[in-house]
Amino acid sequence: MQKIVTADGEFMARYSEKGLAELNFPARGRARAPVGRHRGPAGKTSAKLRRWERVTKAALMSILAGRAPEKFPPLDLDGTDFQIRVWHALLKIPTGRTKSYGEVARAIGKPKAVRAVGGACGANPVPLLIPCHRVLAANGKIGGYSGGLDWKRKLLAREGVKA
DNA sequence: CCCACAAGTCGCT
DNA sequence: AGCGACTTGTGGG
Repeated sequence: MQKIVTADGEFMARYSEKGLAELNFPARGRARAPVGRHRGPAGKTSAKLRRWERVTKAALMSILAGRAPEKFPPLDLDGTDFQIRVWHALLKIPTGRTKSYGEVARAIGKPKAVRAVGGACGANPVPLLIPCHRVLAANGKIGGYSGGLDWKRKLLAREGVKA
């Protein structure tokens, strides 16, 4: 687990052999679950990994500033087929734009799976890079957010979205 | 197996 | 304008 220090707190990133596998919001308040220190494959902290870390941090900083990242690190998404599809659809939402859960559901060809889309968003292992925060309820309301609604509002505000 | 959920639409009052 | 039922995928009792 690598710390990524930003003005908004310390994010935690976890990488697999294939790319960024997980990103966590700053642990507020109480100490974080130990989860054991995650040593990469012993020995070489490959140049690959360091490159990912650099790109990830840059991308994160951009998003926190309300701008579109220039580059994305490779993502190693672990989830069900349905979830992967949802996450991919989310990646296509441009900065400063929003979609409703219903639109996302239609985008993946399952217009009635609206509710399931919400679940998939909550299961998103890489928030911010996969912009769950740009998904609003159909009536333009804020909806929910796994990282806390304050985060969702803050991020949208920085992107210039008026909810 | 039944329930809840970051939803949405339809039908009925 | 509000309420109930049905819809899908997933995780927990």
